[in-house]
Amino acid sequence: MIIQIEPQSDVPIYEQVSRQIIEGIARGDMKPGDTLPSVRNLAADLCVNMHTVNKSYHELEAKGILTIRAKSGAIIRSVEERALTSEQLQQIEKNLKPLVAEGMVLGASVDQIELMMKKVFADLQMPVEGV
Amino acid sequence: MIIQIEPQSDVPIYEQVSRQIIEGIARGDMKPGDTLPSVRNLAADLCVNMHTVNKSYHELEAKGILTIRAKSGAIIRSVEERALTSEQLQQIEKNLKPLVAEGMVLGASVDQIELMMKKVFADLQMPVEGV
DNA sequence: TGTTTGTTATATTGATTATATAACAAACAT
DNA sequence: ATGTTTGTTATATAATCAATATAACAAACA
Repeated sequence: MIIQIEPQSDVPIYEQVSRQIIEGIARGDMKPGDTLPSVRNLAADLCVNMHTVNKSYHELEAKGILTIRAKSGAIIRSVEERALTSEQLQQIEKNLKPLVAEGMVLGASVDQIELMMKKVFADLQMPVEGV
Repeated sequence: MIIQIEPQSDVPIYEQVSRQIIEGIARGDMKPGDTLPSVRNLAADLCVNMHTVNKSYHELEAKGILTIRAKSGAIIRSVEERALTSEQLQQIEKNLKPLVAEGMVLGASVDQIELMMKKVFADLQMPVEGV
């Protein structure tokens, strides 16, 4: 798993870490049961503070993606353990909406946006038809 | 146009205003050529500071959605005036990716995510087939 | 038994967000 | 022509967030 931090990004570092871990899991780079590097090791790798990585891990735990065992490590939960609640779906939908709306207002067509979605799926190596 | 502010949201107020204006335009509540309320009026309506609304307007101008005429007002640009650049599309795609990835990791299927997209389209009253 | 681990605590720095006032000059309405 | 409204600019303040820096603790691990 390679994580690239953009220091000048408007996205906080801890959020960049969270997202790239999620994408790594979605892509299959990391599988359920795998142990994440210790917060100290990953922090050293990324040249960031320990607490920054720790914040990411806890964010992922709050989302139900990880299980943190105190003084041991962080383990990726299986899909079965992750309960996809309607609240989570609604949250994602809520975050999706302004992006789609912006695209539409800027002049993108429905087709363009759906094509964009398919590109994202392809990038995450999800099995989609018609890519 | 009704704008609802959630003071406890983790989304900044100026960002909430920007998003809801964009959604209003996408939905057709506001049309190109329409003038937005003055920053002072809208701020009074929302019970927020003038500068907060001003920040929203300038964000929308930076995105190419508005034209601010100094000491006169803010006008919604037409789709023809708004140049949809590939950079803008890439930016949206970049923001879309972590949301989709999170959905996938949490156990959502491709179908569920595409259904979610269609719900968003429907909410924005975009003409989509199969909704 | 020593090392590694996550946890907790404290402190500091910088940036962001939001508000509060105030003044200015151009635009607007009557 | 006059008074009001407009966006702009400036300054100041408070609160929150993001990130770093140390340090110490106790459980887990080899």
